[in-house]
Amino acid sequence: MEKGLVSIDRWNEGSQAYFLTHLHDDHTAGLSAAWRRGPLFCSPVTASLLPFRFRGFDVSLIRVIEVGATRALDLVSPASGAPVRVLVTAIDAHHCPGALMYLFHGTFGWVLYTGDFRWELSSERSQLAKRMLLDVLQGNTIDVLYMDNTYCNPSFSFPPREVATKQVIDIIVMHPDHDIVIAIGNLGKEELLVNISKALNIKIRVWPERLRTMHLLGYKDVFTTNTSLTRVRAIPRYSFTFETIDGLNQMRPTIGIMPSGLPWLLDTSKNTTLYTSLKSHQSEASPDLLQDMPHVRKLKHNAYCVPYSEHSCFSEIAQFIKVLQPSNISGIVSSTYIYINPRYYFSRVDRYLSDKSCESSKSGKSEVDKMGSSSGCKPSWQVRKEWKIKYVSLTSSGHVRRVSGLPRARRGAKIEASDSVSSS
DNA sequence: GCGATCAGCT
DNA sequence: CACAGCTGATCGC
Repeated sequence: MEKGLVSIDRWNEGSQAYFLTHLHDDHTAGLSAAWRRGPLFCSPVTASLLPFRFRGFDVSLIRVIEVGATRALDLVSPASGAPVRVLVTAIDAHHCPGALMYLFHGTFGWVLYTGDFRWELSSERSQLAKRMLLDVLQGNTIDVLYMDNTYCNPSFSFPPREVATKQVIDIIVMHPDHDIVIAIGNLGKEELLVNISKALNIKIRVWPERLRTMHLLGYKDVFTTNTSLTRVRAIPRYSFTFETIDGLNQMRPTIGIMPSGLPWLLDTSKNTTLYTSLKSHQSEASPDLLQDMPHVRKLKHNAYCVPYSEHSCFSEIAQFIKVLQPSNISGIVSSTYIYINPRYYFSRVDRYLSDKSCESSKSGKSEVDKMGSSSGCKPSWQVRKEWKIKYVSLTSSGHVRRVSGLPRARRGAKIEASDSVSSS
């Protein structure tokens, strides 16, 4: 797609139409109440939250697009001045509330930008979204897939949210005399809390700002700020530390639950914060009550990490790729130090669909060399902050544009835009 | 003094 | 280290 036509989750450069996938902070950098570069497309839910997040935002800029709807954009080629028609269809991403994927179609071909997404294999909602996507494609091939590659590594394996929800409920039930604190962010994990509320017939306590978000999302009787109504409380993730949980335990017996696809562990050096070990994030054998809860980690005597993720795990990503068979793939998340070029796995994605995991990639050294890693299917755990290019705009060549503005020479090899996109 | 951006941290 | 996001420093206006 030609540059200067549309931007997705990018707000600092000139385009004729802007698309917001969802309202997490790392997708809204550059958006503010003062922003008014052009029309902003988003889901109805995102539209209802946007003026709350950015108070004073010019709502006349908002263009609501419903899941399954297709919009025609009549744009103008910045290069030639010729009219350009772009069709865009919104697809349910089932990430946080209001999260969308955008499928673009025009003379440039078909481009799918997933944003962050979780499509569980068994989920009805995902099946519906998949059918919608395939219906619109009508057998056409996606030319470029910009994809949420957060957990794009075979070592990331966790169950559907339904299972993780049951695990959280079980932990709560097994501690009938404890207060429970669950770490959440400003948006996301609502379904988890609602299902806890339903299963245990209790309200969930949240902080005041979060209650307003819940009301905007349409939850009426589930949440409260009243301290005396419930023993289950959601707290901001940044305040979920062992220090906090220990402090709460000075008052009342309290269990902390961290719902996350990341493998959190105790930071033994500080003893106050959580720590994630990326070298050993297979679930360790856990005593007693965790016997039937694969992937649940006991962080400390009074805290658990439950694998509730709003990003697809690797097998789900692999399935996604297998269904779509795109010509080119580009990861949209590269700020994670576990980033690996999606092409490495997706070019041989079939072998991962049978859950053979790491074994199969030990076969050829040449594959290892191609990948630029020294350890087979293991991720290359390099820390390269300058690889932050999560937000892209689509250009004529389909290349990923960098945000950071670092010299080309400093780019990480694995995220080289042309490397990801132009070959297949 | 303000917003935008970034470093540092969780 | 960071799914996402807070705090505080710094820069430009």
